[in-house]
Amino acid sequence: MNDKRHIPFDEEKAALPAEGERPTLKTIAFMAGLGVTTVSRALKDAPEIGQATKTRVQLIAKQIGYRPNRAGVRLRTGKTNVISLVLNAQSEIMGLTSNLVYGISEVLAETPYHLIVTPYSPENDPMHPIRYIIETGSADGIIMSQTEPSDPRVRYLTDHHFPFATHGRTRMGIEHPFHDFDNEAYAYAAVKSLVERGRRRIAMVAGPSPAHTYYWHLDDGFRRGLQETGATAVTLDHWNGTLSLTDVRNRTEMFMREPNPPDGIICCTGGLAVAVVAGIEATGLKLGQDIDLVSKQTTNFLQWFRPEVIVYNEDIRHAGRELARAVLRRIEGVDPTQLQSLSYPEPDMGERIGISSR
Amino acid sequence: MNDKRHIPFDEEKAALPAEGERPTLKTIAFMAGLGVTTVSRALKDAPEIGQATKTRVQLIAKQIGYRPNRAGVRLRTGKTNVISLVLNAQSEIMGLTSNLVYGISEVLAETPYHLIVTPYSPENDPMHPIRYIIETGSADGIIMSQTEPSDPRVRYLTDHHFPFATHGRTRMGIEHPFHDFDNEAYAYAAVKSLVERGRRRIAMVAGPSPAHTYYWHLDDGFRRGLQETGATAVTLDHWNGTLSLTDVRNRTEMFMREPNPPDGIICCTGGLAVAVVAGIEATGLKLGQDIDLVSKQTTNFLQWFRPEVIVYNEDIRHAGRELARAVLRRIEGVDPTQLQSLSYPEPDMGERIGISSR
DNA sequence: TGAATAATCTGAAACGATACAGAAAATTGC
DNA sequence: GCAATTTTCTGTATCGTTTCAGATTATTCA
Repeated sequence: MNDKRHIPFDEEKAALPAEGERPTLKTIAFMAGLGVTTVSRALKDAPEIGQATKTRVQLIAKQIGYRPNRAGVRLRTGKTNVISLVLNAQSEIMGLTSNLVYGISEVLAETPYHLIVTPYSPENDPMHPIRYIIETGSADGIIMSQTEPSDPRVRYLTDHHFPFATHGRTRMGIEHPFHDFDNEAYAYAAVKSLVERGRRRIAMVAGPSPAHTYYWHLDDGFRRGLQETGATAVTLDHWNGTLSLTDVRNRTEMFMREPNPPDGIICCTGGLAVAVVAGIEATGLKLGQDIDLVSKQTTNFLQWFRPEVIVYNEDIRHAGRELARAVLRRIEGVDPTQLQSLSYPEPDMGERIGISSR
Repeated sequence: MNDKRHIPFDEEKAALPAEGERPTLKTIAFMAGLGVTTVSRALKDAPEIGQATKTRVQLIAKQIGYRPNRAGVRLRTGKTNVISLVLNAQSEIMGLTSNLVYGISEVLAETPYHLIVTPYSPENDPMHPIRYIIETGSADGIIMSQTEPSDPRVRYLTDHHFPFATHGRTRMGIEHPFHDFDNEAYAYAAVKSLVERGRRRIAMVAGPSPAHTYYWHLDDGFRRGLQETGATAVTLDHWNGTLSLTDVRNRTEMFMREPNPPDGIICCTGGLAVAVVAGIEATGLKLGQDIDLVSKQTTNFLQWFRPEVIVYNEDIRHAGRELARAVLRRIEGVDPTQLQSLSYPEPDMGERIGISSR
């Protein structure tokens, strides 16, 4: 090392590191006897900085616990280091929000990104939070759920070249990052499970409405299952979107009392299954005996509710991780078609584990 | 209005509003023919700005949809407009995280604040996220749950004069904002409910361990109830913190097979209740007949699980709202003692509503 | 009327980071 | 040995906002 190193010593700089304040580039610059620019470049491994300098600067930075000021970076570069999770505050499938949040956070924890959660009330326009984020530039990427077959948010974000990933697929001819549970495979497997148990008249309670894409996938799988097994579809009419669980229970009861009721039912959420079971039992029918029920669940409680229910698990935390990875890579410029993934129904082994006791 | 208004017209400023960029103070300043400073002051109703100017500036701002640049504000003032929700990623009581998030968001939606969620894995130091936030100045306030009787986070934040609110109380002689469910009242009411039904030998499954403050409140209420009613406490030994639901089930079963089992049990979460019921039923005992069970729940599913369970509701979304209001007011400088609230057990009316069908 | 006061308004500096264009030092080539 | 490169480093401007210390204009009062 050269002894004649030039150390600029003017009062202003000298006064700096004295304070017990948060270190900035200036602090490091002073300590290293370098310019602020050099330090900035050195910390991000720029090629025009000498190797010795780089390691020296990086060492100092680590020693004094330097962390870049987010506001400074954001103001200068426009990069927010924020991922926004946009979701409908009302439609909470058990444990969906929390597991999504935890899954996403797991991935973001190893990055400089923070997670901002932006719920919107269903009476408001779902586009509103999206527009807000784009217009105010308050995030670098968006993760959203409740995807619709033709989703205006997907169109808007694509048009604005804004990175995002959806939980669920669309059917609008736009390639975009997504993660989805393979509901087609689930419905198909569900039909097979029922037929294996000798059930022939099968109904499906697919949830809200054809508004969401997964409704159609369920339908596809259901039909494929029926076709392959020769079982009969029993249709449930007028089960539109916004039924309360009590409504579902009551309708199930009425339905099961009509002539030729189903002997197998497929539910697409644990919540629905609970209500359907209540409806079934209200008629005196015995689950697993007179009728079988298959349900998907995102949190394992159906085994506790009625062990007879045939259960497939959907791992939402995994979905969160996948979605987070997808947006991050999209931000890096990876092609959307590379960022589409599915997860598959996991037949439940019937073990009563997984819910923490607290 | 004076016609001879001075409009500074130099090329630099003139070029500004032409671009389709986000409006800034400069944009407004140019449009209004004012200085940037004046606009800034006018927008925040400063006294030294003329009323006419204020209304004019505010009108323009609204018209062009001006929104202050968060990075600019943050860099200059240090104000982040962020509230951080810090929680343990593992200990998810059903619907706790989501309802907390939704409740907080409801309140923040009407403010300039954003909500950042910061989960930490239980193997890490709970202090870590707290220190990170303080050291990097990444939020203006913190909301945290899993409060312990003597909580180092509370001490640290208090010492650093950093605004926060806890879900749950401490017992360390520090006055700080909190919201808590009145577990004392719950346990007391639970005992009374059981005694009313003729139960005399009562056990309480209070959850994890004495680590959390609510354990002691439950204990207080439990004892008060026993004392007042003359019922007997049946103690459950070795039910330490981290039991899985399966463990709880098995222990309950063993326990109920011992001589002199309880005829009334109090649970402090819905999850526990499910496992305890399973354990009880494994011994052939009938709920509501041989034994009664009281449980608190944060999401109404116990009625669906076993209608015989006596249920009290804890409204977590309300807790979220209260906590959000508390931190915000604390940030405004309101005294901590003014920001402490309790919510009380709501006896469940047995209606099967509330879980959305999706 | 003129000075003192009050009412409005203003430019420059600063927060911390990065981009740009250029300067200084080290290395190379002949 | 010296110019031509290459390597390494640096100062200045900038992002959008607020604060500070004035400056300008209008109003009041004697």
